[in-house]
Amino acid sequence: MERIKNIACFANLSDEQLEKLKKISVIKKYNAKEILFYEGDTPVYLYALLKGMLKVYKTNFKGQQIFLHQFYPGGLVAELANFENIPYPATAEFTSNSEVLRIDYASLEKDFFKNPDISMEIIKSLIAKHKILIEIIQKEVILTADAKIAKFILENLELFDTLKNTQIASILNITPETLSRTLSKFKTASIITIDERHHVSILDKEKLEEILSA
Amino acid sequence: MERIKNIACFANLSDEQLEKLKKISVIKKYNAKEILFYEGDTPVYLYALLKGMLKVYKTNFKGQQIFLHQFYPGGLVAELANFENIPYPATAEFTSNSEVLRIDYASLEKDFFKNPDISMEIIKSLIAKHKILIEIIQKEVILTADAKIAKFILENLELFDTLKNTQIASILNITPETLSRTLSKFKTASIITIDERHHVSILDKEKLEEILSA
DNA sequence: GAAAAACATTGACATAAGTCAACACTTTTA
DNA sequence: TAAAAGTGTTGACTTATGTCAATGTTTTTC
Repeated sequence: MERIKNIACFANLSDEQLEKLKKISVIKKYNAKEILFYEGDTPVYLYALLKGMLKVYKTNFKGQQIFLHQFYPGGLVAELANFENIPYPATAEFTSNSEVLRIDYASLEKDFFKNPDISMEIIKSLIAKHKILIEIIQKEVILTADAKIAKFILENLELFDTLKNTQIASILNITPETLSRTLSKFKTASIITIDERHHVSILDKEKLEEILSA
Repeated sequence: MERIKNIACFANLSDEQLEKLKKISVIKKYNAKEILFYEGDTPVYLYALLKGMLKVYKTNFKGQQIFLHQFYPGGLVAELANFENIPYPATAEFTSNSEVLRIDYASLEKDFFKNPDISMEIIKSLIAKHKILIEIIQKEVILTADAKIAKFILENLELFDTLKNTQIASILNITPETLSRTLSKFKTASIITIDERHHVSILDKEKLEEILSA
């Protein structure tokens, strides 16, 4: 299982430690749209995403999904809930066919947490999550829809080539209508162009940055 | 410095370790409305709040404060920024006359982080922050103004005795007008009563819980 | 204890974003 | 390749909350 080494959290483990880890973990495969865990579930395992994509979302009072985060391979999923023995605070759903390393949390805690390297890695991982959460707050609470879209164009331009507008809208927690209207506005203001293949090009980067901060 | 022992993070230190800590830290006093650090500042110290209150907020595109968190005595402030050597992601302002323990972060890292107890405490503190952030997301993204207020009444009833409506509104990131209107609505619906001393009593707890989740 | 400042309440209005519906255009499925 | 499903766009409307202004009340300050 060379692939375990590619997980940031376990990159620095000795071969011996990797062997131990192997014994308490198993690789599981999931298809797109399958659920890894629901909000409210009690955590038993720690998951590391090896392949595919996993989105995490909460559900609001109207039953709508509020997108929180997308995990890519290498990500360590939801260690907060594990640590605290509290239910998962959100739902995790695969958005493509994926593989996860499922680790027995109790054994991990027993065997590894005394290791200062591991606890340092866990601190780092928590900090990374922390950053994600602060970004979510930034995105959801501080930014207007126009600013969210400007930010997305500046930071994830290439995703327009692969994602549909509905998917982008759901990542930004806005409606497809709002996204469509704002993109049209940006087009008529000559800030961007969009070709037939849904590829977006930036014409006026400064104006985008201005929208983001103004 | 008996008071250092009362900080959750340092509660389990030996006397010897406490001595060491004393050497790299100093107590500072601040008045209400003074700023501990601004969003964007580079962190040099780690702060532990000994006395008073400290609010943390971000500023949005219109220059308005978005309240994030209030620290009470015992809280360890902003360790994320310290760890990552990134600028503070928010501004911290004292809301009453306060005292903080200012710890030299570089020395702390050198002397204490090898100690597994300390790193476990830091993990715990990070997890606590994590929870706060998730709650902020819950509060800001998922809840309506009515639900925020219902939640606040259910969870912080006694704060109505001491805080003005403007302060409560700022904690909830709503305008005083909205708070006033919603409280009137709750009163006419016989869900709560408010006496001359601004003391709130709950008449219909179930209805409040319904507003929170519906 | 009078004047100034801060706070609370209410009404009228503004605004950003969501909702709903219609319709055209694509992609998937059979 | 036809039918069905999904996606994008646009217009009209709704809604929650904020903004501004007026007025009264409470608190602070000198």
